[in-house]
Formats: sequence, structure tokens, C-alpha cells
Amino acid sequence: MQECKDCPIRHRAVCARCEGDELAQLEQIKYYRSFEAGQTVVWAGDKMDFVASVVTGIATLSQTMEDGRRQMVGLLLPSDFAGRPGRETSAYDVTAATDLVMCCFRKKPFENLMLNTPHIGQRLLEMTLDELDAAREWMLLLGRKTAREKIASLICIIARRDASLQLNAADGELRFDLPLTREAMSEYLGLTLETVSRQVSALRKEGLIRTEGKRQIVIPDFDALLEETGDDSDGGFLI
Amino acid sequence: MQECKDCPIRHRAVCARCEGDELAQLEQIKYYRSFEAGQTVVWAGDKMDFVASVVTGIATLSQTMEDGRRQMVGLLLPSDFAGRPGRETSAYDVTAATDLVMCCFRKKPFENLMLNTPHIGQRLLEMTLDELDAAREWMLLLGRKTAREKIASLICIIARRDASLQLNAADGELRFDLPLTREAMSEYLGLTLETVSRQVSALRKEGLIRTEGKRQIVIPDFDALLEETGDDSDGGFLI
DNA sequence: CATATGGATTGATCTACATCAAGGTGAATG
DNA sequence: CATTCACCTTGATGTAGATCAATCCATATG
Repeated sequence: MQECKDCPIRHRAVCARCEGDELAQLEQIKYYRSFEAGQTVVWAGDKMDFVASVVTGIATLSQTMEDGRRQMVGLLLPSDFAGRPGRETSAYDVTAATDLVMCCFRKKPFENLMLNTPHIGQRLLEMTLDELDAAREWMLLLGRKTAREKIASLICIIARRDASLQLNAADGELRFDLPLTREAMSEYLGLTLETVSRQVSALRKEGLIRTEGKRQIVIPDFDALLEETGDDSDGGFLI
Repeated sequence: MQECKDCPIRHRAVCARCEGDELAQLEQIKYYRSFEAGQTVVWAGDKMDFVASVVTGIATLSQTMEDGRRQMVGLLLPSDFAGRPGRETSAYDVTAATDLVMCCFRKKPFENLMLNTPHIGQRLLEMTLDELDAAREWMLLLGRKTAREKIASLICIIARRDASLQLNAADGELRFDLPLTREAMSEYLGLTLETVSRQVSALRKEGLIRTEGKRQIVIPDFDALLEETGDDSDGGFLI
């Protein structure tokens, strides 16, 4: 089991500012869980007795309607946080989009720790406010953007998040793995997977992106792609 | 100026659990502001040196794209909270949908108070988590629901929120004011106002709702209307 | 009292995306 | 090495909702 100081979650997540005693306490309630791509972490409505931070891989939060329509409502990249203190059950399906490792904290002790360690609560508030902003940006995408703009936006979001985690070859080109299936992309964007496929092809034919293999994406000119998102040129950040 | 203890925001908002000293401190940094329907409280990007709680009326948070497409991303009813501690500018247009009174707290002293008063931060975290859940429910609506389901959902949301504030004649019928213009509804739902109008008319013709005057709505059978939202029958809550 | 004015409604038409359907591709498996 | 399986692509067609345009209605205004 890794030391928390080596754990990627220190970048953004709850224990980033902990030291000494607090860190020791966190260690005690901490454990790692691994999932294979496609596995479900918890179903909506199921008991969820932990909160967690993504270490490696990608997890998604989704809602499902009775007739099966699905909408993704959260995309968790490394260092992102999942789970709501003060709630027994998960409100969403949590699914591993890729192979996934999560750093889990048992909920009850975590909540106790929160009471005695104000900065954990503060950190959590900051992170929740960030997530709320991301959700609102996402709402604009869902409510008002065209299919083409949605695809361009998603690619930019992933590229940006990816770039912030590890520096990519900055010879103008941006190269990275698109870790979502067409179906997952369609659930993110409120489209069908056919429309996703068509629009990705369209961007490829126009030279705005290249695809190498099935999942690797190359963006020759990031700003050109940004133009297609519909966002303000200097626009903030999503997710 | 009202006493905080008489202020509607005590129901849900930040000062709900304050007493003695804290309340006195809150009083000192508190002031009220009134707006007429249609007025803008702040524009996205503008300096916002306060946080606030809605006392009476309705405020909206919206995002605008360069070409004018608009999406509402927040609907603030009495007792709801606006503003992000730790941020200088507003990320959204804040607009008075009806005549509006807000209870404002100057930001800097509010943040200081937060540092010394853990339960304010805790309360804020709870509220932010609730808002995040609401935003995610809203994402499902925007991404996957039909126009008809969107309208039914919005009417149910307002009815529910309204009912929780003051008890309505519970003789089966639910009667309340729909405080949004067709345009505001369309911005909430990611539709055009024409589509909103058509779908409201459709629900009326089918007897699922009645309209009295321009804004008053009567729901003869709430459960019947709920059926049209696409949500699980026991479904939670929005906004 | 005539007349703006700011919603709201309703109709006709268009189109972006969904739906239905048929292959294609590449890694995994016996 | 053939076969399967999961995923992706592309085509043909359908449709929900957008767009464009006219009219209505209630309140406000000189």
C-alpha cells in the first residue's frame, strides 16, 4: 500500500494539506480498490460507505431513466473526488471507464476527521464549488451547443485535463489518449453514438484532429479546435 | 432593516444556526438590496464583492455564448444562496426574474467569519452539495428529456419548491404562480420559447394543467403530471 | 380612447440529430 | 488461422424541435 505522500490525490484532493497526526489518521481509514474497464463501482441507490479519490484511470457518474436513457453527470479523472459526506447511498451509477484505481476512505471515520480538521472541510468546499462550476459549463454544452461544438468541446476538455497532469510534446501538436468509447462520449454529450462517430469523422476529414489507432487523438492546432467549441476564446475550464 | 432572526434565509441559508456573537457579526456585514423584475444584479465577469441569500422573489444565473445563445444554470428561490467565497468576479449573469430582495453579506468579512465559525463552512458545503445534485438532475433534463418532459419537470419543480415554502390548498389541487416568462423557461430548459408555449398549450389541452390569467398555474392531479416528467415515480428533487 | 408595447400563441416550413440497418476493423480466443 | 466479439463507421430515412412569420392579448401611455 502506498504512502499518502506518494499518492496522486495529493495534487488536488482532500489530504493535500494534511500532515503529521492527520496524515496518520487518514492512513488508517484509507484503502485502495481496483476496477477493470467497464466494471461498476456502485449502482445508483446502493449503499456507499466510503468516499474516494481517483488515483489512476477514469470513472464516470451517470443517471439512468426508467426507459434506459442515460446521461453522464460526472467525469472523474485522477485526483478527482467521489462521494458525498453525510449521505448513505450513491445518487449515481459510478462506473470505471478505463482500468481504475481509487483511494477510498471509510465514510464514518472520514466524517469524524472532517469535524476535527477544518481544512479538510474547506478543501472539500473548494472542490465542490469547482465541480459545480464544471457542471454549469456542462449544462451550457447540453442545452445550447450543436453536436459539432459538443465534440470539439469534449476533446478540448480531455486534452486540457490530460495536459495539466503530464506535459505533452509541445511542438505545437497535442497528442493524447481518448479514454472514452463512442458510447461513453455520447452519454457525456447527450447525443447518440452514431452522431458522435459522424462528427469525429467530420473533424478528422477537415484536419482539425487526427486519429492514430482507435483511441489516440492528435490535435495539430489546439486554438483552431477551440474555435469550434463555441466558447469564448479565452474561456475558462470544464470539468 | 430586518433582524436576521426574522429573515427568511434562516430557513436554509448560512445564518440558520448562528447565535449570539456570530449573529451580531453577521448583522454588521449584512445589508439588503432590491431589484425590479428584469434588472441585472451582476454581469458575468463583473466584480462581485458580496455573497447573498434570496429573501423574496426569484433570481436566475445564466451563461451566454458569443452569438447570444443563453442557458440558465441556476434558479434561486427564497433562501437560496448566491456567490462563491474565494472568487472576485461573478461567473454568471445574475438576473432578477421577478421583483427581488436579497440579503447580502460583504465578501471579505464573510470569509473571515467563515474561518472562525466552522458551522458556516459546513452549512455552505451542504448547500453546495445540494446545488451540485440539482445541477446534475438538470443535466439529465437537458441532455435526455423531450420537450414535453422538460416542461412537465419544470412545472413540478416550481410547484414542489413553492409548496415547501407555503402550504397550498391541499384539496387535491395545487395552485401557484409561475414566476418565469416563456423566454426564461426556454432558457432554463434549453428550448425555444415557441416550443415552450406549444408544450404548455398541449398540457393544458390534455387537462394536465390549467392556466388562470397569464402566470397562475393549477395542477389538478400532481401525480398525473409527474408521470409526464420521465422521472422515477418516487424521484427526488430538483433545484 | 386610440395606440403602443411586451409577452404569448399558433401556423408553415426547415433541419439537425435520432433511428434503423448494414458493414467494417482489430484485438482476443480456441 | 479462422472466428468471435466489442467497438466503430457509414448510409438511408424519419421526426422533434428550430426557425420564420403572423396574430393575439393585456397592460401601460399619451
